[in-house]
Amino acid sequence: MRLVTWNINSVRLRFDLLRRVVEELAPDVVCLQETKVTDDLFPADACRELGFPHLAFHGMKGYNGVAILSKRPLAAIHKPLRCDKADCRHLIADIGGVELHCLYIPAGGDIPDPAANAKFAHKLDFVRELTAWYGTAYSPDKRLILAGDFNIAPLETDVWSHKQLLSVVSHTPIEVELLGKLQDSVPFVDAMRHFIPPEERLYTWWSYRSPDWTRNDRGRRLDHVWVTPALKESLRGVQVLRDARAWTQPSDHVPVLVEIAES
DNA sequence: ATGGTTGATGGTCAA
Repeated sequence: MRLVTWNINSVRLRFDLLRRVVEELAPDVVCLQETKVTDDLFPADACRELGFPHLAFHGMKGYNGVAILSKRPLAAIHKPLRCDKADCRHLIADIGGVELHCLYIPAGGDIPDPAANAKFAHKLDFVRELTAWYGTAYSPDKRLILAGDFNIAPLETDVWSHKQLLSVVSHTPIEVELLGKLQDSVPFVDAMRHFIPPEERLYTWWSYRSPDWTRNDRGRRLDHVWVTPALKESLRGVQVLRDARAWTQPSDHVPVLVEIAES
């Protein structure tokens, strides 16, 4: 199974780029974040025409929104609420005996202080809630894939400058610590780092707030695919479609492909 | 310490 996760930053604006991602990566299933569209306006017919007859989407007006596009049937679709908010950030579907979770963790605003910044507090609470939930509801033998925009870059090589980003939301010690606890909760295997050694720099996002994203390569690895130990030996490869950041009117995130063998 | 850009929206807010 070829699985792609991508923060598309508006599925309606960038549908042609989604088509290009599908052409280049030939995914069987696509997890999207930041679809930014209500369910009644989701481009379902266009997704079917793209080769994905099985869809699950969970959106709202203006921001957030997650979706799963699949060539194979989806079952047991769930849209759990998180932190008692109406946000659309978590979507679950069973695909061929594997439980697939599409996840969009809050970005957390700009100030890395939960007392001064409610959005940062929400982000930390969101990760804590997930940690408690996964820890009680799942075990290592469960076949589970967790894919999405986690908005946290945990390793020093997941950011262009560990030192300079220690106080920047996405790479602060508290976020990294909490993401580590989330990963330990089942535990999860980091599929990208399963193939790419931690010494190697690896990014999936480059800010819009830079006149030239290629200058000094100031990226961060905010997007992740995790699997439970039950699927670890089935991992076959990973690809980051870095070229997508250079496309016309791109998302600030690029697609990540993970290939998982069928059992 | 600050500003930089983008998208949905029609004021700003979120990222």
